[in-house]
Amino acid sequence: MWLLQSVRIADIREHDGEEVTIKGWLYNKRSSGGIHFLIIRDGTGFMQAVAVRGEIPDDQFELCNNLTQESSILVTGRIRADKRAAGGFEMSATGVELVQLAEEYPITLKEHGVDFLLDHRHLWIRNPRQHAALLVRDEVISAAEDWLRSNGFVKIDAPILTPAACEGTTTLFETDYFGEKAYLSQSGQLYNEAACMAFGKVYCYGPTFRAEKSKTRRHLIEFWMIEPEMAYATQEDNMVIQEEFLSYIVQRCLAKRRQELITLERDLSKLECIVPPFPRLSYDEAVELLHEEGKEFEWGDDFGAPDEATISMKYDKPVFVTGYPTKVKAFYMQPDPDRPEIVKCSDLLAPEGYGEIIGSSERIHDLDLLAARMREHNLPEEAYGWYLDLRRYGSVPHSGFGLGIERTVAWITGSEHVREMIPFPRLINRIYP
RNA sequence: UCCCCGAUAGCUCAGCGGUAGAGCAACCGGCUGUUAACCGGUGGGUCGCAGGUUCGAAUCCUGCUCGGGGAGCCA
Repeated sequence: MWLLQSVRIADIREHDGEEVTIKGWLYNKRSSGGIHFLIIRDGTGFMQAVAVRGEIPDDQFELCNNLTQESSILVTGRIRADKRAAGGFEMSATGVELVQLAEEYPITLKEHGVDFLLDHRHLWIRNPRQHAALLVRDEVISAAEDWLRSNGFVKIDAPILTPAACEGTTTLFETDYFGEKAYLSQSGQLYNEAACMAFGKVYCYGPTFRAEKSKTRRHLIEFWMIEPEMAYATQEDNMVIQEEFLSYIVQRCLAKRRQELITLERDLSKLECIVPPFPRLSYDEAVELLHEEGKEFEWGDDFGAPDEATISMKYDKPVFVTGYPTKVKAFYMQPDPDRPEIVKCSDLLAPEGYGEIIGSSERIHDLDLLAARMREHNLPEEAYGWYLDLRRYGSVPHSGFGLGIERTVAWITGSEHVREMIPFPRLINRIYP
């Protein structure tokens, strides 16, 4: 009975005046002869404990002299409000017990380079900023799942090992499956399409693997994606759902992880305004906008990252770009009946230049059209037999989208790089730790 | 794959043709309200690797390795 009796630093204001024990680690220490200021972290927050000579046993006061950064300790004392303390509360220590004296800790409170920090990612996640970002990540995930479940979506897990490419565009990780080739999942969407015909509204949440040699602040080799899929849903339904869904996630982070966002020095006003509806821009209008900005761009091409930044910087909210040219999008997207050269799809671009965080579309529900598209894309029909079956047995218009977790967290936290938005990033040239 | 930039103490960096430096960390000492605390002292180096130019190379040149930023691809 160690864990269940503990008091969490996150809850200390509820224990004002009480004597409690905090189980944690020494984050930093400042000493001044007869007084030690111990900054303790316990995973839920940070707190200063003040140890004064004469107020704790002499041997324990001496112990404080020798405590090293990240040593694990139990600190007992009375909680009291003090306006000099960072969180408004601190502890007058009456006892300090050492669990383990830490060896010289590699990560100091000063600056470090990215390479060094990534080599020590297993320790770096203790750092207040990294810790805060990962707590926001946790909130994004739980808010997303809460919203979906309370809106009638059923969680269906899609397989990670798959027999064929999903979209047929990006490079996949290949592995051996008892003598046959298998690939790590690039999207759960196709399986979601089957599931939504069984359950109506579904979603999957899981890792996604892209073997592209991407080397930018927006790319991870392994990242997490939440993908809802809805039967009897048009692309218009799809976008309304996305507005509600994403706004809920942002507002929940503001409500439940405000302190972490403040730690990350996020401008909260940029998040407070994220409420439905979001602005919409057709692909045609976006091209026009780029021309007005003096950019060279030809209708029919896909937007590059700088183009997306130019478009999104025009708005305070995420912006939908709708109706992309058919030839730059995936084979399964439903063509616009009035303009077959474009498809019923949208990308959602986050503000402040964070780029695409959602890709979405209405899917082709007609058997002959889908089969024709697959032939055009040279996709092996035998591997997709089950997918075509969905268009044979009660096919209906259906739509869905995929939200990239780490890019969303990077935007919400105002962070530079997605590699710090996942506990253990997989990057090109990096699979340790 | 392509284009830029970088590699010097455990960490972050300065030094850019003439004896290898600073701050932090570590260790020793001081300080009863510190906020990346402060003050004094001590130890700490195959200047990424290989070759070349030079009387002399951390410094200039070439190649390689590793890393960072960006493009493409995408969430």
